Amino acid sequence: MTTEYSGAGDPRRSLELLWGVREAPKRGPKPRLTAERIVRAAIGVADAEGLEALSMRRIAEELDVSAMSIYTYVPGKAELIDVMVDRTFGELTPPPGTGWRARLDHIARDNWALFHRHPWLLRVTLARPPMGPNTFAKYENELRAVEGVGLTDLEMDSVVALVTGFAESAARVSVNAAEAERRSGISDMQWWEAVSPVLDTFVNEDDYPLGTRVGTAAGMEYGSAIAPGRAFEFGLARVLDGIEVLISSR
Amino acid sequence: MTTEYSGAGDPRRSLELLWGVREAPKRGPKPRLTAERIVRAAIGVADAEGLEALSMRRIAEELDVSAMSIYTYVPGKAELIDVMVDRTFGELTPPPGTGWRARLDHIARDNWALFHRHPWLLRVTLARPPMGPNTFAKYENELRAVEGVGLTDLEMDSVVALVTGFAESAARVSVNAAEAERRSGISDMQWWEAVSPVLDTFVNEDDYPLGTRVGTAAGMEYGSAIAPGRAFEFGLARVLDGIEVLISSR
DNA sequence: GCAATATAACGTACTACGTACAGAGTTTCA
DNA sequence: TGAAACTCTGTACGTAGTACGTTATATTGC
Repeated sequence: MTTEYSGAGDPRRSLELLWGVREAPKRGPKPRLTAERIVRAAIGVADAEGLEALSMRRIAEELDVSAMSIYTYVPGKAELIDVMVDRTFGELTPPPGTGWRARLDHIARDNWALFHRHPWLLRVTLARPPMGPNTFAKYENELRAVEGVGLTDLEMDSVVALVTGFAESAARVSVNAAEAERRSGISDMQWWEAVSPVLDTFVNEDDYPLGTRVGTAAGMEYGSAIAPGRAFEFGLARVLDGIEVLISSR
Repeated sequence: MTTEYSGAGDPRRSLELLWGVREAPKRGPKPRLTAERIVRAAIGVADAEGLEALSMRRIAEELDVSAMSIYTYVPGKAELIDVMVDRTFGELTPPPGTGWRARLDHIARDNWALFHRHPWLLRVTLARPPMGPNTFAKYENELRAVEGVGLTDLEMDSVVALVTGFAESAARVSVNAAEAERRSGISDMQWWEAVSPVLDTFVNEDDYPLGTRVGTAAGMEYGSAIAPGRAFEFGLARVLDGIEVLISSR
């Protein structure tokens, strides 16, 4: 399952790392690394091999130093992951200026794409959000998308939480499916074909008539047990419709 | 982060476990345990101490046997977790008969409550769904909630995925907040009060006017950085409104 | 009653993890 | 030219899942 929790260490040290404000040391040997390089290497490993492959030793190997050297630049793994998260949030782009619906649509798609570029983001449990520049900018952009449409501050907050939460939820399904395939080496369909005959010896399909019918229909249509892209499109349309009902009532 | 992945072992062995069809052995020493007892003990540990405390040794200790004895009854940890998940799905209740909106509302609330009773469910990454009786029953009940309202089979599947996905997403925010509090020993507010002054030395609030204003407003109103219960209620209303738009259009 | 067999239970050991700690080497300042 | 500040590294500890081999126990067939 590979969940990582963000840290509860010294806030000042964490914030310095997030904002990149550490000045060069006055004495001692020339540093061979920077926090920035460590973060980049870590993101590279996590992107390519998943969060479960992201160990301090693995990062050190990537940078050709010993594992413990990393701790010169970073308080610990939890704080490093906080910075990794904030860095990737920097890839998000500001929404267009053409109306709230297009802006929320952009935010949802932008988040969806981000989670697919960095699937490990979905395995990180943010105990508290990383208080870095890109996390703040993300929230600011999201709120701007629904500014001036007649919602209260609290409603604006709730609306952007709904949209980003939906994007995360839909991306999770998609990423989980892709990872299951990568990890097991077999596709959804192949897996189902392997399990199905064995399952028949346990399950009476008549006990689950709707599930059998709908599950079969979905499998036929999508060529897979689930079609994450379609679920995203379908859900996003519903969520935006629901928000439209609220905004229209103002 | 404590993520656990469900297994890719022998399907027959996994399914026997899920459906509880293993017959008693004919010879050899009397078994001191059953798979059922192991699953119950494991759920108890995970409920009380979290998924990161759930080790084979911890379960064995609970049952007063050696760690390796567990493997007599269960192929491995991944398969055990599959069964744990299916067992908890058995706690879900069928929706009422009073209209699709009330039924979907029930499903969302029932899921929300389940995730709060068993927060570790949110840390389990189901590579593939556990093919157990309660997982099938869950899907069947969900589909029944939107049967006969004029949707296609594919739309029915999409609608229930949206609603359950939303409930999971909202519960995740709530559970993460509660766990952060438990883990760190300080509340959201206390944490914010500790971080805030340090943060001010890095961040210029004028750079994030909306975020500052809305974040402050939410904090004042809720007495916390986030109010998961309210976010759930707000989001659920929007999601159901969005589904209503679809159903009304038929 | 007794050997053969099946099964349960257990102890040991392997690899991998994050990271505390101590020490060695390197650069700058007084 | 020390002394101080700093980087880097090797070793070691505790915890994981579980492979493997061994021992203890119950039933079956003779």
